[in-house]
Amino acid sequence: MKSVRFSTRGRYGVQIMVDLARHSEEGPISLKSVADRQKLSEHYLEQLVPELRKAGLVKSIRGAQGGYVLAKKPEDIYIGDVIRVLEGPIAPVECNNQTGKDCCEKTSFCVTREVWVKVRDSINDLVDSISLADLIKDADNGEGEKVNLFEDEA
Amino acid sequence: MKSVRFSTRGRYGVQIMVDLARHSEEGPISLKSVADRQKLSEHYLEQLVPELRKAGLVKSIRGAQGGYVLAKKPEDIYIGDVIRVLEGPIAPVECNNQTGKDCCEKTSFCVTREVWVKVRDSINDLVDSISLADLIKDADNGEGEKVNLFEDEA
DNA sequence: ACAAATTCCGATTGGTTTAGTAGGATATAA
DNA sequence: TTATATCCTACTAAACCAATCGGAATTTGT
Repeated sequence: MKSVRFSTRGRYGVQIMVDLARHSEEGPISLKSVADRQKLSEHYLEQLVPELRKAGLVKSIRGAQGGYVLAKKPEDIYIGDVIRVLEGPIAPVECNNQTGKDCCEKTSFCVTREVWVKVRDSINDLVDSISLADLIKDADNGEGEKVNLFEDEA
Repeated sequence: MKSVRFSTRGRYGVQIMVDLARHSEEGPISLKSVADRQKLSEHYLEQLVPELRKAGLVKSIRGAQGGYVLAKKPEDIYIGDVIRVLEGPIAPVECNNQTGKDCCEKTSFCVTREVWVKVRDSINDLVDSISLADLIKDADNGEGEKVNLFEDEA
């Protein structure tokens, strides 16, 4: 049981974009080559990339020798956009009552709301501060300081 | 489609704890009264609270006129603990390969990892900085500045 | 003209997770 | 001894996830 997870959509999305950024000099990149390099299902990626295209993050070239290219420079693409396109808005909880009125009176639910708002803002601020260029640069330099994703292995 | 969500477990858990904190002078608080005030299923809460007890966050008093009380002062209970007890560790992604070795070589997956690590740390730092006492105090003061949880309503 | 490569699109599926519900056993105050 | 509680183990309906399947449309190279 892990909480506050990104689904594969957002994770793969960022992988795809980084892969495209790294091969951006080579003309259109086929999903097949991305899938091979990243060890992902090409068919599943086919489901994701069109959404990135509709959002204006990549461009597609159809037909043989076609593929995808970034629609903007890597330094102008922030992973927050990639994630939100594929995963929807980052919203750690929903309001009970969509109107927002008549909710949050007296009950301690109202009190807890501010927590979720802060979490949401904190995540959004973070992912909106990291561009594809930042990620590529880190990879070339540090060679990935092997940080540990798991709490229990600290 | 909303991403990076807390489940009801963590959300209700924080609600319960805040409710207990607010009524901490009244002796043991029955889950029934919490459920009534918070408009939640008592039976569902019954599933959550024992986990908080095992984690040492609340104490239970069985039998008639029994209920739950906080095990510590509200200023010593951080919502990060409540959330992690009920939702498990906050881990926005899993590693492909639990050992950590032989993963993250050359592929851009490695590069993206640092993103998830930062997200994880940022959330943990935040929830570990907010105590129950903080939440109650805010409720009494600001009366809840009506922040908006939804991105699209900004 | 044709074959291969490729994006594009919709439907289906198996598995997991979520958010409970059901039903009772145990403990205690009055 | 009854009403009020916690405690515990199953079960379940619905939603969601991560694909897979099958094929249509588009373009390049021969």
